[in-house]
Amino acid sequence: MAKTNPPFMSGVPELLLLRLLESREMYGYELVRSIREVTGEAISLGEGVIYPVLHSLERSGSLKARRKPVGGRTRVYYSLTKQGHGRLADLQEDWRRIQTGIETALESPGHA
Amino acid sequence: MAKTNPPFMSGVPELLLLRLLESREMYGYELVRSIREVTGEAISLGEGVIYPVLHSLERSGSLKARRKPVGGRTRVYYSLTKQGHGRLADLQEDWRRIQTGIETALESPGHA
DNA sequence: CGAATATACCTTGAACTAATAGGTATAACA
DNA sequence: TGTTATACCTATTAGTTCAAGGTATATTCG
Repeated sequence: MAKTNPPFMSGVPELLLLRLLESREMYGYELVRSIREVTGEAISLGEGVIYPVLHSLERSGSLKARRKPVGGRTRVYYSLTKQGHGRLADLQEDWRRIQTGIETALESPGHA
Repeated sequence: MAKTNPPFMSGVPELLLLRLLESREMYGYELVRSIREVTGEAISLGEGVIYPVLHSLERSGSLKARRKPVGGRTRVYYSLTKQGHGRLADLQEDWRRIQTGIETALESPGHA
């Protein structure tokens, strides 16, 4: 019954997407490649991760979508809503917190 | 059939345990509290997470266990094997890599 | 022209990790 | 004596991510 908390280190895909969309609007396929690039190949998230997260962020009101025909295809451009900016700030703080926690643990005394 | 890769940000509980056990041998119940402390309360992993990971690390040869009766109870002390030191180094490098990747993404141009 | 590759969207099902909740037993404390 | 703290453990559930596919148009190349 008691609903479980999300895993303590989730929300990174969400964070990365929101961060990228903060600078400019982008479409899904573009974001997939962009995440690889901007993380220096350290993180590679497939379309199967990106699209569902985008949809969920749109449903929850953090993103708004704009369909734009290009050539014969249709791109769906996403951009941050006001709520999305808030969500980004929250996630960024969460990340900072756990990142610092781990860093502290790794650097703590005892490195023989 | 193709076995899936582990999620890109897993292995942090493992990393923290190995790091703590690098300095001195500790027992499970102690590790649970220790992780909270050493991460400045940022990360809190319950016994249901810690014990299974300890067992799996022992089975895979990264940890060795030593049962030690204290008072009327029995504590199981864990310490790193040679292989465990290698595993720790690997995980530490993995972490550094993704941590840097995310940092790069967050700091990348466009912070209005 | 035809075939292969790249773009661009999407969903489903399996796999994996972590969270919650329980379950046993002794010691200490009130 | 009963409640809290120590100390171990496991099973179930939940949540996230991964792999793999499925549709369709555009481009490139032989």
